[in-house]
Amino acid sequence: MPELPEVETARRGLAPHLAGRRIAAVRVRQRHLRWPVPAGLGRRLAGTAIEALERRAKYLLLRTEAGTVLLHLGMSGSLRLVPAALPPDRHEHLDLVLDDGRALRLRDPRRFGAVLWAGRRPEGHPLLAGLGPEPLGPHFHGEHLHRRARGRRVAVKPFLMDARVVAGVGNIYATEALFRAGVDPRLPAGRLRPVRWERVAGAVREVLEQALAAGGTTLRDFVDARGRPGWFARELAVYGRAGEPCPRCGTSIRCVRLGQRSSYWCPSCQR
DNA sequence: ACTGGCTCCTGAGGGC
DNA sequence: TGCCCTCAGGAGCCAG
Repeated sequence: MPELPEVETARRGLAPHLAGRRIAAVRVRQRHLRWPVPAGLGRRLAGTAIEALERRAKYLLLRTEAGTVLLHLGMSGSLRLVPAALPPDRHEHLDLVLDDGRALRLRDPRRFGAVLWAGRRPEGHPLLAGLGPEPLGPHFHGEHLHRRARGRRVAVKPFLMDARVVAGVGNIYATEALFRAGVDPRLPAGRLRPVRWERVAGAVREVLEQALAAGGTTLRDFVDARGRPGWFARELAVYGRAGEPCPRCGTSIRCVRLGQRSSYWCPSCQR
């Protein structure tokens, strides 16, 4: 699924092709995504120039001279540039037709993604306004996590996945980061000492950067035979590996549900 | 203010 | 081989 590194890789790949182009038309074939695609989108965007493609958390921000479109890929979304005349398949729900004969095409079988209008001040949009710092930015560090965790009884892993605490850390990366940091995902967040939060912050940054460095590969062959992106299949230490030996110590990896999400951990490396 | 549970949807995978 | 059932998963939302 598109996690932050995949979204960022998509952004980097698409941005140079979009900047300076005009949107000729918007074709919506399936309006029913996570939220309905706004009815007036085509009217707002037709004829407007694209200024930039940015990212906040796992949201893509398509900035145009008329305002900003918010895109989220959900679980199964992907974006690609295609010849505008290419017939779409049944999961390709929306095209932004460009003035060069191509279209930015959104495919999203599970439809957990979103295409929304965020106007001229997207940072004030309800979906963006409350987000915590970017995990790869300067405001994300152990002290931030420690401060936000004070008094919280929620387990460390769902805490890390809370977008208000830090933006865009999904299940897979939270799981892997806690393995690298040697922290038991079930621990109440409020119980970790600052030095451990520093380790967690470092591990989140490290795992995201590593995935980002491999991002090109991930995007090119996006899903392997087991339905997992290529990078994950090779690099994941514990995620999805219940019963397999820990790569560090050989102990059997365990799985538990935390906040309705599967968490995998090594009971001897993570305490 | 927190916490946990629910929800949307499809395709993968297991059982028979 | 094929059908049916279950379930994962991002993250907003809501009830308690």
